[in-house]
Amino acid sequence: MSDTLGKKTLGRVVKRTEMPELSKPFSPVQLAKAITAKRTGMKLTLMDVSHALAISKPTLIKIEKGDVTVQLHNVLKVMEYLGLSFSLVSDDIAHSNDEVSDEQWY
Amino acid sequence: MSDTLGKKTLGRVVKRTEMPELSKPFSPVQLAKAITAKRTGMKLTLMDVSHALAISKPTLIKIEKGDVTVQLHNVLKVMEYLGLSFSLVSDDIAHSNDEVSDEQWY
DNA sequence: ATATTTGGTCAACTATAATTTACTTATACA
DNA sequence: TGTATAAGTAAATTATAGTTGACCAAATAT
Repeated sequence: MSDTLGKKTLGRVVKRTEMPELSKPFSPVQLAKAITAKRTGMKLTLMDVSHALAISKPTLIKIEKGDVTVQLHNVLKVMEYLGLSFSLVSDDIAHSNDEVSDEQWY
Repeated sequence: MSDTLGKKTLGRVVKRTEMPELSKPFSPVQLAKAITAKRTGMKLTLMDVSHALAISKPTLIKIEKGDVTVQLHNVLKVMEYLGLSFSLVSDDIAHSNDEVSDEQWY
């Protein structure tokens, strides 16, 4: 596992998970791991985020599992709250219609 | 407008919209504009994409309008098809809880 | 000028994501 | 050990995104 023990700071302890390599090609799982890493790094629980953003715990868990059947709205709210954002990358190279990414997230 | 006249290539013409500045901070509208720019640049109609990805036209229009009440799943399918992708950006700077982005997309 | 195509909207219906509540499992600490 | 907190799961209900089909208005063709 890439989890380490949490450090106490304000009387609360949360399991720490490492930030994934942001340079690697995007995948929903990478996003999920980054969100969890950010949240735990900020010593926030799922309930903290749930209360702050009015998003239910099951939905937050879906997001942190890399489940893509969630509203873009909810993902963006969580990301903004945690100080995470996207940048757009355009593959300028020619698009062959039948080419499929090797990451089978769909 | 940032629209230019389309160029004929294979008997079909579509309205061209310019690719937005990818370096600017992410926003749903920027994403929407990039998707439209990519699609029209590839001389694809909404129906082309709709048939290829089995996503309805109204949903594609929502996406290209920057409406965030859409499934992440659908947005990612469209992006992958058009050769667009995300990269993750982590604001390492301290997170002040009550700070709100000036882009009011939510 | 007329026809065709494309983008965009709307209403009714269907599919499914999200919530609530409760329960379980796991981790940390007294 | 037991207790408290947190993560994760599950079922039932509610909310809402998505589809279908029709329609309209601009563009773009012939």
